[in-house]
Amino acid sequence: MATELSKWEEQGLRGEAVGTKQAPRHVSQCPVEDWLTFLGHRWSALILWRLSDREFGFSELMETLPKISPKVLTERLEGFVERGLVTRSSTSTFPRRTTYTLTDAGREITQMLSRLYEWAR
Amino acid sequence: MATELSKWEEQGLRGEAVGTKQAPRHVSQCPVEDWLTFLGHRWSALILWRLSDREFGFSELMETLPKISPKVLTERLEGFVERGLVTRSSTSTFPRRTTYTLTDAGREITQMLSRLYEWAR
DNA sequence: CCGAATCCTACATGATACTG
DNA sequence: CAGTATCATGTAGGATTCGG
Repeated sequence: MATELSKWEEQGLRGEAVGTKQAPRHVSQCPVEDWLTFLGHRWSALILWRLSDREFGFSELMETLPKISPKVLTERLEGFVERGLVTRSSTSTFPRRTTYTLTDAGREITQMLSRLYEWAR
Repeated sequence: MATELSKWEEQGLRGEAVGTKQAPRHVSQCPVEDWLTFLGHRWSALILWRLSDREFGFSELMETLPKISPKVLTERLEGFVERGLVTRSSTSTFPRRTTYTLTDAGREITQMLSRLYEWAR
């Protein structure tokens, strides 16, 4: 079992200081660590959980997550879309209505979260 | 599905500035987010993966994880022991020999990581 | 061999105010 | 409504050195 991830471990770092000076700038090259880190960010699990129930608008999510800031919610949603867990669709009417919906991949993730939940409690 | 985690979301924060001033000091009260954050820390997955194969000593782990620092390795191992994923046993001979072994709970976690790995690639 | 102690940088998160 | 911009702060991660 341990060998399957071996190929990732040698890399460890990446980033090699793009423009200016010595910036360690870490990006995990291990997909498992990468996903865990991503999902482990604050509010991620809770937002996905919300979306597993039905689609939501931005402000609607803000309301159901009392303490989140719009900046963080934006970051999370963009991350989800980028990784294919969520679809974003927006009307051009006014006031604008944007909805976020789980994709099939998103549902697979929430199912894994569900198993983790059962295990954890 | 969305209701199972509902009870956690109202809390959001905790910590209320133990001694000095206004420190937001966040500790997730959602067990799923808590575990994801924990497992998402750097090297966590890789260390557990290593231990799923056999037991390891401290320096031995250092060698198989080329870029890790002893501080971080210590932090991870202590976290694992604290959460019951790993058992630590140490001889009193010299030089001292300490070994880290996965518990059953640790194996359950690495199995979940394995599923995530299959899904992710 | 197994770590502990320091110091330092980057990143994650929040509060808040403002815009198309 | 659905975000963006800015500013501030805590926590994670890493380099290095030292001790039992």
